[in-house]
Amino acid sequence: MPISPPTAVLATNVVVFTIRDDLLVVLLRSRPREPFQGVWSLPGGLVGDNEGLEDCAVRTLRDQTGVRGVYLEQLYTFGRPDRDPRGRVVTVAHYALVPPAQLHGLDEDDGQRCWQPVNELPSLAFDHDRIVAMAHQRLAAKLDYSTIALQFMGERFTLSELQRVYEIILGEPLDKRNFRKRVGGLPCIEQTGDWFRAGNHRPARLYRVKQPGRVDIIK
Amino acid sequence: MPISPPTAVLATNVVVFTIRDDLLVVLLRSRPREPFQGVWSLPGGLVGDNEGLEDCAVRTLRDQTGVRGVYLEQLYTFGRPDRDPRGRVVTVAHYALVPPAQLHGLDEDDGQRCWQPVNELPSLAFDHDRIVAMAHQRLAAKLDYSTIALQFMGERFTLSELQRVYEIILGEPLDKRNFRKRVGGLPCIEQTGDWFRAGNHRPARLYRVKQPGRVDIIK
DNA sequence: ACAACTTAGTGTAAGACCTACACTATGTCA
DNA sequence: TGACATAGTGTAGGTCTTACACTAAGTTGT
Repeated sequence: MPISPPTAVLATNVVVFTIRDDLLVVLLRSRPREPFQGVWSLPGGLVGDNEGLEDCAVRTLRDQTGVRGVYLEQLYTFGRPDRDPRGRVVTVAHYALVPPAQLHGLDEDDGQRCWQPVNELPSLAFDHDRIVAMAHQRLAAKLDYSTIALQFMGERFTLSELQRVYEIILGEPLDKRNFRKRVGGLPCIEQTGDWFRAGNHRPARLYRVKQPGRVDIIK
Repeated sequence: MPISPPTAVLATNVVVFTIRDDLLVVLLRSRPREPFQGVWSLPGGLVGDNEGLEDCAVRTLRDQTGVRGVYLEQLYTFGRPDRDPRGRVVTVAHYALVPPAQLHGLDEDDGQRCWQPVNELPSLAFDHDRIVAMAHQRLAAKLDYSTIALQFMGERFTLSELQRVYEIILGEPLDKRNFRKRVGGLPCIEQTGDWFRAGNHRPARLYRVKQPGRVDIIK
């Protein structure tokens, strides 16, 4: 190992999105130790000696919050020399999407963990507010040209539920018929044949994603 | 500085694109020292203790190749633990675009430096072939929804020259009239009023980019 | 039973946009 | 002045996007 150059502390962070109470929310954790004890920040941590970047993001997310098995991709790497007052820390930011239905109990806030609406975040540690903003922007952009929104859906879902997800992320209402023309014809989803019954109204067709892990580029 | 965790060697690399002989070419440098002496790789180097990531990319590009003042953006961070046999090196990859006209003498190949067509690269060090492939893909995608191609143009250019750039990057011919309808109407370029004369044929109108550094998202 | 309520689900017409396609214009050079 | 080479231009057909309002099928309360 002939290299002995300047080294940096390398971390990953994850912006975990889900939908709660008709809002796009982000998972925050309260930092357990000084300095910054009690300050809200994104889940994340240091990359292990023999660990891949995405592996680290997945691991810290699981260990710190219990969230696992979700869609996750790299976002951007933040490395301003002064971004952490303790020293040089470069973080490889990721974002992840969790279907609300898949949060078995993890949707409860407690002292360690909370979900905050993306548009009303508390003050966050370091440059984590910029990371969230970039993740939200990327997510909204991807709605237009990919099937990424399906990553928020449970195993079976209605088109109205899916439309609601689009509207919440984009922050604007969409036309129902036009939405159904676009999305109802996607080859990556199919009708289950079953119906969703709730409330005093007509039941809705249930759909399913054919290959749940997959995100396609469309157009 | 209470942190004393595992650290990584942090580097940046840059995929520098330009157009030469009607081909999209990438700047390679020959590694000067063992191990890998004489092996081709992307320009790049270690991030200084108090240096930003983009600053490092700009600096190493300038020092190793003389290229400066170009459009540059972050691409992706590559961090597989085994990507460098010497030890853990994480690289923040960038890509840059240089107008051919702006390469004053830098377009000459020599022992240290050469420009290779993106589709006929020699064997490269580490995972640099994957980095080039991702950069090319990103560049091609951005042609569709941004004005990034203008970063290849000199101060003044003709629409035929610009069309050629699109065709070379995309690898397919485009319709002249449709191209001019799309791009001739962009608000970010304007006619200079002058004409480009060359060869035994009709002169072409010269255009100029209004705000040269800027890349707009269109559509 | 039926009336009130709630959400699901559907079609169409106008305009914008995209695509394919071929000829004239204007210069240079022999 | 004729041959040559590239610049520059319009249109018609099809596709896609947008705006827009009513009927369908359940539940609940009387």
